[in-house]
Amino acid sequence: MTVRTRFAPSPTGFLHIGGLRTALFCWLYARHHGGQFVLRIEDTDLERSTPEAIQQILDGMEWAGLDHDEGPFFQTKRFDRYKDVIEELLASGKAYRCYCSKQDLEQMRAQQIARGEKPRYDGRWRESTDSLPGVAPVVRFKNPLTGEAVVDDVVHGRVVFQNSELDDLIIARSDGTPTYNFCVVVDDMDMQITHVIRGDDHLNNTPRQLNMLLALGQRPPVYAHLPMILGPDGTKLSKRHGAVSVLQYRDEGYLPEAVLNYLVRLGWSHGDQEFFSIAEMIRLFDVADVNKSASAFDVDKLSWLNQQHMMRAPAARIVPLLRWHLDREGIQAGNEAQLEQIVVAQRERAKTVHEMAVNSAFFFRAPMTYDEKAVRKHVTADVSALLADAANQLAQLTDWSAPAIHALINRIAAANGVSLGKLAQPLRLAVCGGTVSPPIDATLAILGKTETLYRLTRALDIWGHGIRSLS
RNA sequence: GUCCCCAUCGUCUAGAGGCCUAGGACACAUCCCUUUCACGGAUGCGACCGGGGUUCGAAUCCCCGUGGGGACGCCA
Repeated sequence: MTVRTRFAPSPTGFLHIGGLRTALFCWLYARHHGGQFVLRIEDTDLERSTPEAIQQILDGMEWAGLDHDEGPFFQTKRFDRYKDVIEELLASGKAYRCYCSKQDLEQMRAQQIARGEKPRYDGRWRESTDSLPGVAPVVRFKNPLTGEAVVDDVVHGRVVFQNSELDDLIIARSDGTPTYNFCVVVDDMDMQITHVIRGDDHLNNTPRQLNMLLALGQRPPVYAHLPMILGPDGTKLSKRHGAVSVLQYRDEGYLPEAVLNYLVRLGWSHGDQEFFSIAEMIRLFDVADVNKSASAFDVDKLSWLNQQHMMRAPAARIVPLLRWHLDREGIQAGNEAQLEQIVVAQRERAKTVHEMAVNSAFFFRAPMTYDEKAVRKHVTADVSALLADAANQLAQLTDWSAPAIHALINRIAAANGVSLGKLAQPLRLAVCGGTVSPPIDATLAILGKTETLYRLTRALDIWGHGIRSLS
């Protein structure tokens, strides 16, 4: 039997990091076993589901590269099917109509809580064949009253629930629409899902689903309930910390493979290995190796991994991303070859592509201002003379390459009896406006001869007015 | 409240009864490399939630606490 997994988000909000991790594990498991990965949109909540959220989820999945083999299926398009199954259960006496009003139920709950009991439906219509005229009933599943529901979970092991703890859940609302727990059962059955991999907040739903599946004469799938991902402070992921759309990570300059690498290590490991390519994840991942405890989201580690992936990826992989981020900074980027040089020069000093873009802006526009503190520190009268000399000699250089520039700068520094740093820092300041850039030879090489000389001249001119003499 | 789940450095984790003086990674600190910032390298800081058992021996197995999380909707 081929493995079939599914990711079934509800489009009531954006796809966040927790959802993406669930999707990743489902996807990895299917890919590892050469099975199918099904995408299903659980949109039975007509009130809260939105087309925007659906689009966000699809975009997020595409960005992450978690491609599905079937779907997306929409539950709202399967209402006829659910209706048929409900009729079937009603006809066979495995479900019944309940005419309680919402007020009745609220009252029931309030009383139970007051008595210190677990709030649950008391089954008052379970054996009744009566009806209440003028009242639209809900349909409830007739859960077994005794015995136990046993979930054999791949990550948690054997989890036992007493049927007496469960109540008769509503499977069809009074308006006739089916509810989540029921739709999941029918869908997983119809779509022949072999492995249900989902967050462990669903572990408590599983015995109910199991009982319905059994009532429908089905063999249950394999269950794997993944530990939750918590916010950085160890509490539930919420909008205040960390629960942002995965697309925000794209906008902040994270690579999808780095995000996936970070997520795969939350609740799963392979010895001491930290860096995983997508291919390695597929080869090595097994849901049976997932651990049980929740983990907190740590941006620092994500950033570190992102840099690792940027450094190891072919430069050409990063170029279009850098171009995109530069564009967002209002910078029309140069040609492919130049961008590739920039990526190579900058990737070990940026955690994200966005940071790389910001750090690289000076390549495309001459500095508007110069770091004042740095000017005070590095630019003196004799440094100006040194720079002027350097500008002259650079102007003579015919081979405008990093090695040639490197050799020339070394010669100039030596000839003037100063360390390389004494020359490199003011040079850097003149062309970048600040004291941070890739090595000066590479920086000048990428910048080009014309632009370098222009910036040098301009800086000398500007600085010439406010420079204090040493003596 | 009831039910279910979970528990190793600040964080992610290794650990399947002796290999543990508890290993790695992020972060942090110091040093080295160095033309800046980084990258890289080295060192350091730093944890088995508590209490009982079981065992010759427990981070690992069992029980009880404690703490955290989840569920208890005509939400998913």
